Amino acid sequence: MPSRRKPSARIGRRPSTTRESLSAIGIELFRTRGFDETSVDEIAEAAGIARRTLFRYFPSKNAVPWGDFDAHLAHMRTHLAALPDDVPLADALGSALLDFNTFPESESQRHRARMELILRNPTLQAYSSVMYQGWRGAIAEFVARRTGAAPDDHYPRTVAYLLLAVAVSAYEQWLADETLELPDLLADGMRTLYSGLNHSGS
Amino acid sequence: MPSRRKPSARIGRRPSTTRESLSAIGIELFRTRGFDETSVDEIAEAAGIARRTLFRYFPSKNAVPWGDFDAHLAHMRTHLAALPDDVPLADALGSALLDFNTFPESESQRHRARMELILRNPTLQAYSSVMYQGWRGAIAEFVARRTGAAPDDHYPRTVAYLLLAVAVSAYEQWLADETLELPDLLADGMRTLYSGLNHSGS
DNA sequence: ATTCTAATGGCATCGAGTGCATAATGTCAT
DNA sequence: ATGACATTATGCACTCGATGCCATTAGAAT
Repeated sequence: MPSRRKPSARIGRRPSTTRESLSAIGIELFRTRGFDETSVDEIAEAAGIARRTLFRYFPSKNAVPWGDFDAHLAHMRTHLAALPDDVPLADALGSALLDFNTFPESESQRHRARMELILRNPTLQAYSSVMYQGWRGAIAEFVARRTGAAPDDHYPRTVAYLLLAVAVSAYEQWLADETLELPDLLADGMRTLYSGLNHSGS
Repeated sequence: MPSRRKPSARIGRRPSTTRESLSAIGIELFRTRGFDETSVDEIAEAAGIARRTLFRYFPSKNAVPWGDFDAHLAHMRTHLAALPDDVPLADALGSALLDFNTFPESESQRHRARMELILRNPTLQAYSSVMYQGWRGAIAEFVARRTGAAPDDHYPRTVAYLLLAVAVSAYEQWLADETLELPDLLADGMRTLYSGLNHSGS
């Protein structure tokens, strides 16, 4: 049994950097000079790559702060799929929400900077809806599986939108008040959603 | 008491067109040729004005399909302010939602075309969040008044996001299935929101 | 007619995004 | 090593949205 050195995982020139690395560089520039005031050329120069190459890592300047969002999303899908069927829907969604938005302490600073950009800059705020689409899709699919509906039926779609509302609202509050903890805010929003509108907010 | 003929409502050159008129022209072009395939120059030419002038009526190409959204928003604010205090919060919000999204039969066609553009084209879908912001602000302010909170507190903000979620979700369903009525879908979403997550969809 | 005001229009410029051709860098078989 | 092949990086030209600046035009008031 000769030639089985390794599945030859790699062939061709290797990427010179990663999305996450570029994202970190971009976030830092945006944070200091401002998003609109930072050109793509500057990011590319700071990263030591060509402008054209940056556009191979990201479809747009707007996508830079998001880093490798797809990877995060895949993780959430896995998390949801691994949940036992006897976990109530609302609890399952709550746990996914918490899991998706929990980060190691080491990335705390960057995550805050990232979300500050995404949620406060109008251009990035706009672009965020594009990213949220995939997120909502994952939620809707899960709800659909649980309720025996199709992912594009009204109920799963609505739940996905509602859950996103809880998430974004929690993030805005989190950014507005440094003393608050994101998990608490998420749980708070879930409670509002869970129990309907007819009660006074916590 | 001489000179009081009228508050001299108008002085200087008059606008040569209106946002709504331009919006209609734009929507028609977008609908037939596609949004990305239609340039600002083409819209301006079709409207008989200069490209530069179009950018005086709208801050961006993306804003064209929205027409005079601010006027609609002002109307909703008035509607909310006129509601008696003894109307329960959830009912008040439901009525605002219906009122805001009810259009005369004559505009039905254009409204559908408009929403089809806004909700299906990625660029416009992104831009929509910018427009939604004002809408959420109006809702949050109302909820804040009712609950004695500040408009930027967690609860009013979350409710605004949740209500927006209901609206957008209803619109998506409305576009996906021609046989469904928007008011029904909105009411349906309100029910989901009102009663929380723990029930099977309608 | 003159003046004042607000809207229109032309022009130059900047920056994001894209298609295309070419160079650079890595693996593999011989 | 060397040539074939695969994959990424890069340079260049071009389109188009957006904006600042300034001149021009249309109407109102005197």
